[in-house]
Amino acid sequence: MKIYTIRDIAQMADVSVTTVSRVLNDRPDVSRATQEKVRRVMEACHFVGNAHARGLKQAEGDLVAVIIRGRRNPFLNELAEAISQCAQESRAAFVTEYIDERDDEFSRALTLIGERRITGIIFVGSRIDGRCAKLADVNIPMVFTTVSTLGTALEARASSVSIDDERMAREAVEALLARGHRRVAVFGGDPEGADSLALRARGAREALAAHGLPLPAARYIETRLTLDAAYAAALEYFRQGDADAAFCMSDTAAMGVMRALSDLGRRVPEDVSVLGVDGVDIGAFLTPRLSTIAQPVQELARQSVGVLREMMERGAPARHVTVGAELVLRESVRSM
Amino acid sequence: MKIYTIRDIAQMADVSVTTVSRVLNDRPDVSRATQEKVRRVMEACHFVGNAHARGLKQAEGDLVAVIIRGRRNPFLNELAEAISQCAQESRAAFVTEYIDERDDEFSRALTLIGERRITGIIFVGSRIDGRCAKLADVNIPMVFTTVSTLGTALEARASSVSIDDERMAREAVEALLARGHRRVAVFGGDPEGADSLALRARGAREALAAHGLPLPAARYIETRLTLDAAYAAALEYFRQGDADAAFCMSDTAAMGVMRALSDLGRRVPEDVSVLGVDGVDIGAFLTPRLSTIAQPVQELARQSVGVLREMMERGAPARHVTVGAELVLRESVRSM
DNA sequence: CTGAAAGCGCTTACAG
DNA sequence: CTGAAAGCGCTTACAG
Repeated sequence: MKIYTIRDIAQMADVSVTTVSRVLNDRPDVSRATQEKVRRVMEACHFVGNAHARGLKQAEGDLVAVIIRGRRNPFLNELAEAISQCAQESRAAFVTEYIDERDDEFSRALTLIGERRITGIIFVGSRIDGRCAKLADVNIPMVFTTVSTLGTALEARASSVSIDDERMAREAVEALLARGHRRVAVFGGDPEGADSLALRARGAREALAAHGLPLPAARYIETRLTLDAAYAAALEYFRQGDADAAFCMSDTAAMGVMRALSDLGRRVPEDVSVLGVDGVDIGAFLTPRLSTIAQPVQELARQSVGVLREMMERGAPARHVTVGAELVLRESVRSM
Repeated sequence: MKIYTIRDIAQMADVSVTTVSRVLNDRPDVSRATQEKVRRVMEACHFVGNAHARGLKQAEGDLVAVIIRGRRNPFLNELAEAISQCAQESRAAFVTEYIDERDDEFSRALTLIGERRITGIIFVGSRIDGRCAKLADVNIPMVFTTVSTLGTALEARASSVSIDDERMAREAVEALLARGHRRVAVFGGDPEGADSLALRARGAREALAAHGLPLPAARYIETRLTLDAAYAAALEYFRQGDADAAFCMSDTAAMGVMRALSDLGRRVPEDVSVLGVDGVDIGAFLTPRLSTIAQPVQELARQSVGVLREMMERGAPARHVTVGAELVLRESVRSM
C-alpha cells in the first residue's frame, strides 16, 4: 500500500507540485483541463495530503481544539456531538480532546497550542478556578461552554456560553415549593466554588430564603456528580435525614439518588420528589420519568461555535451569552 | 504569547538545534550539564515541540488511531476510556476519533493513514461488512474490538478481541428458560448480518431450539439499539404481541424496552423479565436493576492494545482473542 | 559529546 | 494559467 505524496501525483499527472497543491486546495487559478487531469490521478491513487506537512506550513489554516472534561458524562457527550456537527459547516478544522476530570484542561490547552498551533479553543464542561492563571498569556480566541466566565479573571479575554445557572436553580426550587415541598435536600458540588455548581447552589438557597425557609447545612450534600458518589451520598443522607424533595445538580447524580431511595424503600415521587439538571435523553426513559432543567444542547453548541468564529475571523472581543434553559417537570416530581 | 521553536531554544541555550532535539527526545548522548542547561531554557519558555514538524520527519514514531463508531454509546465510551488508559503505558501515541454510526469508519481509516501516517488502528464497535473491501491493501496492523473478524475476509490480516457473542446469548436465553420463561422476545439487529448482533441472534435461537421452542418471526424484533428506536419497537410489539421475557442486545435498548413496558402498564419483572447486553454502569442503578451480559471492559481494552503492540513491534500475525463475559442476573429477571 | 546539513511533504510568494 | 524555489520546525545520518 503505497502512500503517495504530492510529488508522485505531480509526476504522474505531468504537472508541477504547485499545481497539484492548487487543485488539492480548490484554488480557482487552475484551468479546467489541468484540474480534471490532476483530480483523476489523485482519485486513482486514493491520494490524501499529509496533514503534518500541511500543518507545518499553513499559516492561516485555522484549527480549533474542543477540550471536553469528562468522557463519561452523557450530557457533555451530547454537547460534543452537537459541536462536531456545527463544526462541519465551519471552514476551520476541529479536533476533539477528551481529558479526565482529574486532569488539567488548561495545561492540555497550552500543550495543544505549542504542539499543533491551534488557533481557537472551546472548553466544554470546564471549571474556572485558580488554575486558569496558566491561560494568562494565551492570546488565541477561547470560549467556555456551560460555564460563564463573567466575573472571573478570564472575563475580558474568554467568551462564554451558558445557561443562567443561578436563575434556573431558583426556578427549579420554586417549582418544588409551589408544589408544597418544604424540606428540599440539595445534592451538588462545592458551594463556594466559582463554577456553575456554586451558582446553582446559590439559586437554590435564594428560592428557599424567599419563602422564609432555611437550607440547613446537613441538607446541602456535597458530592461528585457521578452515579456512584451521588448514590453513596444519598444512601447516607436518607438513612437519617429526611426531605420532601431532592434537587440534584446533574441528571446522572439524580439517577444515583433515585436508586438510593429505592434501596431504602422510599418511593419516587410519592415519598420524595427528585429533580435533576441537564436534560440528558435517558432521563425521559426512566421510571419514573426524571424531571430536569434541560440545557439547550443544540443552541449551546451553535452559539459556542458562532462566538468563536466571530473572535477568530473578525477579532471580535469576548462575549458572554446566556441561553435559555427549560424546566421540564415529569413524573419524578409530585404535588404534595 | 510567543511560540518558541527548537531554534529559539538552541540560540538561548547557546547550543545547536541538534542538541536541543536530543534533549527533547531524551536521548542519552548529551552531557548532563548541557542537558540541564537546555532543559532549563525549555521550561522557562514553556517550550512544546511542534507536533506537525515531528510527524513530518519521524519515521518510526508510532501513531495509533482508535476509531469509535458512536459517540453516544455509553458502553463504547467506557471502552474508549479504558483503551486510553492502556495507551498511556504504550510508547506509541494514540489519537481517538469518533465517527457517526452512519459514517464509514473504513473510509475514515484510509484518510487517517494518508493524512497522519498512522501505523496502527483499533476499530471499536465496528461492523464487518462489504465496506471492508476498502481495507484490501491496508498493510498496517489492525485490531477490531468487540467484534470477531474470524470467518470474514479480514480474518488473516486483522486481529480481533471480543466476547463469544453466540455463546453468551445462548447462555442468557438458557438462564431465562431455566427460570420458567417460555416466550422470549428478542430485540436486536439484522440477524443475517456478519456482526456480533447476528451472532447473538443465532445464540438466542439455539437456546430456544434446544428446548424445542421456536422463535416466531414476530418475536424477533429488528431495531436500532438506541433508546428511541427500542422504545418505539417495544411499544409496537407489546401492544399486540406478548412475551414472558425480552432479551435486548444492548443495555441501552433494554432501557427503551423497559420504559415502553412501563407505558403499557406492564411491570418489570413481574409481567415481563428484561435482559440486556454490555453491562454499562447505569444498569445497576435502574429500578429494577438491569440484568445483563457484562462485557469485560478492562480486559477488552488491555488485550486490544496488547495484540496491536505485538503486531506493530514484532510483526506478529493476526490473532483472534475471545474474552470471557459474565451473565449478571439482577432484579429485572424473575423466576416464574 | 556536539554540530552542520539534508530532507520530510506540503504551501506560498514571486516570476513568467 | 503554470512552475521553480524557499521555507515551515523538526529529526537523523554523518562527521568531528
